[in-house]
Amino acid sequence: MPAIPARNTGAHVVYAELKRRILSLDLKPGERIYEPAMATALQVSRTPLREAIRRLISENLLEQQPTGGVVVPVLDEAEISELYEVRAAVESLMARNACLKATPADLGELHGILARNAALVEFADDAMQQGMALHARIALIAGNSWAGRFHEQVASQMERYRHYTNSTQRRRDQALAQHRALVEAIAAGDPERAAKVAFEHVMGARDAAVRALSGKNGAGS
Amino acid sequence: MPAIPARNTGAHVVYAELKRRILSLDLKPGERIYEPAMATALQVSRTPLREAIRRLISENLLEQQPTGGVVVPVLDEAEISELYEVRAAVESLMARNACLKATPADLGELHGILARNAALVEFADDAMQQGMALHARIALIAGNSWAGRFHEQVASQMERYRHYTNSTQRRRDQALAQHRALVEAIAAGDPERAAKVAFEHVMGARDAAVRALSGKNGAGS
DNA sequence: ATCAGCGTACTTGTATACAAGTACGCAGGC
DNA sequence: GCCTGCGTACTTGTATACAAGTACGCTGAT
Repeated sequence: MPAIPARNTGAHVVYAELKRRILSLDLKPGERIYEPAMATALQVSRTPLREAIRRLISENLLEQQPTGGVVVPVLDEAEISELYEVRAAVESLMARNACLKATPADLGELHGILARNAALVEFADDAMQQGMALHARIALIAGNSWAGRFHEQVASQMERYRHYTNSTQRRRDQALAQHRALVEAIAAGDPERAAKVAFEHVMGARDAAVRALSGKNGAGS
Repeated sequence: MPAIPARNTGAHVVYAELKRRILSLDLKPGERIYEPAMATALQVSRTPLREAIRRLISENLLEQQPTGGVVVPVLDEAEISELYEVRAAVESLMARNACLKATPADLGELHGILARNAALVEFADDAMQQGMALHARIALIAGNSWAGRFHEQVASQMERYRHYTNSTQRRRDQALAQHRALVEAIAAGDPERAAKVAFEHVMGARDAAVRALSGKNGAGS
């Protein structure tokens, strides 16, 4: 019946571009978005731009002000803590589920990621990437699509803070050890232990991030 | 600088109305939404209608089909289980946090809800309402806005399934006892215990719901 | 009678034109 | 010099007109 324009609609492109700019802090927290100016800048009309904006508002990557107008949400030290807590809860659940569903092939995959993780432990960015890859894989194994959705949303949000939460070498070593313990628990098929390890691992990351942020006392330099 | 039309925009009204119809199953799962027809039915143009639709898609209350067109998502026994699991994880976190933040006034409030809950345990709908009230209150006390957001979203989703998951008297008695244990743990300031009780309480609700659904083997009568 | 090919109609996506309302600036008076 | 009141300009929200593309139905031929 219908007619679909190939899923490459302008609104999707604009959404992706705006999201990229928000997460990369190219659009600065607190900055307001004016529809006509942004529309001309992105070479589209206001209609698809508005569609993208509304979607980003739904995902809490933009904020509609009570006084009107949309702004990029400001960063807030309390919020990053909340995000880590929710992520801890969700990842804990996923670790628990992964215990029950992991196949031998899955376990092999996890060990492979772990090995790459270990090799890259001294490079902050790569270590972070591999760490996220491990969690993403566990999310896949857990097979709870709702948990996956929320996890992804939280990860997006945290992306904005990442620029200010550089990890220390000590923290990365600790994270690697916890990742090992997590995979071990999953391999052992011990859901309670996996859940507990995952929870405390992410809560540890929270503490490290909060410490890093409060050390700089905000954002700038 | 800006101009705001009082936050009573047509798009918001349409959003609320569509959401109501979806959650009440007035719009049936699987049903497709045609923009022109729905727009005339709701007395607005396609523009605000589309805005409402896109927002509902973001909240997973509508689904954009790969072939084009948007439909009301179909109900799926596996999904309700996933929703309960995520809710368990989130409520577990909130119970943990509530332990650390609850004031004496909060505890009094919780006990009050508990008393009303006990008085209504034989009426399925009211018991459900009071149960949700308890969890909502705990969410408030926990003070994690992200957890609150996700919890609300999950609760909305589950609303659609509620019509098919009537609780038994036995299950309601059990839930009441678990609610008591939960409040007790919060009052005692024992985060681990509160988290565990909350988690297992919701997981118990999951099992009951899945049993109720599979008993009917689907939906109808 | 059945199948193939084309035309039409209906869908969604986009652009633009229009409406309403607010905040800012400027001018005039005290 | 400062305050007040009005006018203008700019914002967002809405409607409508336009474009593109697909699926269905109809007609004709085999």
